[in-house]
Parts: sequence; structure tokens; C-alpha cells
Amino acid sequence: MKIGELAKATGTQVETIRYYEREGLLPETTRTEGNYRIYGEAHAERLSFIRHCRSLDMTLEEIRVLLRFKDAPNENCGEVNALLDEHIGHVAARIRELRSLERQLKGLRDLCQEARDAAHCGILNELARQGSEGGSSAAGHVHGAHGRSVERKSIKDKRK
Amino acid sequence: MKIGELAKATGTQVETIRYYEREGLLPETTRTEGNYRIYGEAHAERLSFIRHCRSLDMTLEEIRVLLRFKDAPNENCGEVNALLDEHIGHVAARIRELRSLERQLKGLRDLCQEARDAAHCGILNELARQGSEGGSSAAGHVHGAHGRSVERKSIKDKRK
DNA sequence: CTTGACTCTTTAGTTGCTACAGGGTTTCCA
DNA sequence: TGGAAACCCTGTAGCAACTAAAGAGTCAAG
Ligand SMILES: [Zn+2]
Ligand SMILES: [Zn+2]
Ligand SMILES: [Zn+2]
Ligand SMILES: [Zn+2]
Repeated sequence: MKIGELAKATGTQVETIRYYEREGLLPETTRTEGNYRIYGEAHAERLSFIRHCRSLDMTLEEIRVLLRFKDAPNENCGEVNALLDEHIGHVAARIRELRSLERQLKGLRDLCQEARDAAHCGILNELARQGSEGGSSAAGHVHGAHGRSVERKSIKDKRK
Repeated sequence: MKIGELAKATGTQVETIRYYEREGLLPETTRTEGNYRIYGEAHAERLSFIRHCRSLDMTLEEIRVLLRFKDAPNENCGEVNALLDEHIGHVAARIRELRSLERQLKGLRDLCQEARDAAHCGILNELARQGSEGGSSAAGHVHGAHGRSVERKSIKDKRK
């Protein structure tokens, strides 16, 4: 099938498929005479795998690891379990952070019950107060389920 | 004070301060003869405000709105309250999504109690299964506390 | 006077896509 | 058979909120 059919079959955008190929998650395919990519069932399954993982908020790096095991069926899958445990940890950590944020935000919200002039708004005044570095996320400013705190390897020279 | 001192005083990186200036969150300062930025107490307070908001995972856009009210003390602060309520909604929505993910991930994890060969790993096999579009985040793949779900336009109306 | 700490601007990298622009190819239908 | 529509290709830029580095200038201490 052509890329558009694969896209429809898996609910993925065409550009995303090409992006995954560039990133090495999907293999380069054979092409038609007109230089169109041609996919088979195996590609569709692999792409479903990737999208399923993404829907669970795994990073492409995490998915890359899982794919390596999928490609080596004789390997012991212990590392897969470990990766999943870690990722569950990522999600749990983010939930804790967000719950803390939610508490702080609700406390802040209570500082202004009825609208008045901005100069006396309890919210604006509290936000301007210095210090009060809330005990929440030490790493701070994490996105999604994945903190910047997580080790940052040089992915640069992985390109071949 | 110079930019490094402001950075230390507020626990912000120097580059971040310059970035906020470029983005219009901090005003352009006067400069010394040697072209160094010079800051006063007002700048420190404004930067603290911004960082405080960021630590609550607000976007720079949300912060921009709050700053407009801080800069107009005579305005009625009702919009501030509304913005905060909305943002609390952003956080709450993300928490719900992540809790759903956590449940799914734990269910997945249970499919492989003890490590075996990858070909028979319940986790890998389940991830490869198609469909099963979990009932969680419809928009999917939201980051931080802010979902793509907000103002996500139909991509299909590309046709003319 | 030299060293080193600091600052300046500009540019590029991060993540996971998404959206063009500016072409080429295939398919459909009259 | 011709021409339009629908598809595909590569390459590049943009999103958020920074972070880092290159290459150069400025300043204070010893
Ligand atoms: Zn993870
Ligand atoms: Zn108020
Ligand atoms: Zn928000
Ligand atoms: Zn297993």
C-alpha cells in the first residue's frame, strides 16, 4: 500500500510516517518506479505499535528500545519490564507534581473572591511576592510526563 | 544590578532573562556605556512574578495576560480570576489524562510477570495489537498541563 | 598588562510532530 | 487523449520555552 493508505489504516498523518522513517523508527521502504513508498502488513503493525506507545506518552527514545526487543525475539524481555516500570514512574511523578500545582493554584484562586481593581487583587499581589519557592517539582518545568531531569544523552552522533 | 546578579537574585538563568526580554515579558533596560543591561528592584519583582507563574506551569501567553493587569492597576481583575480558573482546568484535565494512562500502563505491565523471550512477552505483544484506541485523551499526546485539544482545528478542510 | 569573569549578539539545538512550498506522478473521467 | 484532481516527493520552517555555544567585547583584580 501507499503511504496515504497506511496513514488511513493506522490513523496516522502522512507527514508523521515520513518523520518516523527519518528518525529510524520505521525502515526505509522499497519504492515504485515513480518513487512512491510501498508498505506491507509488517509496516502497519510496526506503526500501530509505535502509535500505541505514543498514546501511552512514551518518548520516541523509549519506543526505540522496545522496538529493538521486538526486532530480537530471542532476547530476554526483562529490560522491557524495567522500561515500563520506569515509564510508569515518569507518569506517576508528573501526576504528583500536577496535584501539587493544583493545590497551589486553588489556594491562589481563593485570594480573590470577587473582582476588584488589579492593584488590590490578592492573586496578582501573591504572585508578585518573592521567595515562596513551593516545595513541588525540584526539577521544575517538566513537560508531559517526562522531566528534563531525566538523563540527556548525546543523540547527535547516533546518526549513521 | 547587572544581569548575572538579577539571575542569582531570582534563581533564573541569564539566557532566560534575555529570552524574556526578547519575548516582551521584561522591558528593555537602560544600558551602561559598555552596553550592559542594568536592572532595578522593579525588574526583579517582575521577573519573580513571571517565574512564580511558570512554576505553576502557566504558559507565557497566560503570563502575558496577567502582566497586562499588573501594568494596569485600575482595571478590574475579573479576567485574572477567569484565567486562573481556566488554568486550573488545564492542570486538572492533564491529571485526569495521566491517571488514565497510569491505569493503562499498569494493566499492560501485568501482562508480563517474569522475564522471558521477547517473542512471547505479553507487553510487546499487546502493544503490537491494533485498534484498542483507549478511551482516554481524545486529542492525545498533550504536553505539560496544556493540551493540544484546545483549539485543534480540523485538518481535513484542506480541500478547496 | 594580563588574566579571568562577566557580558554582548546571533545562531542552532531540544521534542514530536505539523504545515507549507514547489515540484513530480497517477488516476479518473469526459 | 487530454486535462484536472488527487496523490506523492523532498526540503524547510514553525511551534514552546528555553538552553547552549560561538565569537567578540568589557571590566575589575593582581
Ligand atoms: Zn517515560
Ligand atoms: Zn482579583
Ligand atoms: Zn493554563
Ligand atoms: Zn516481558
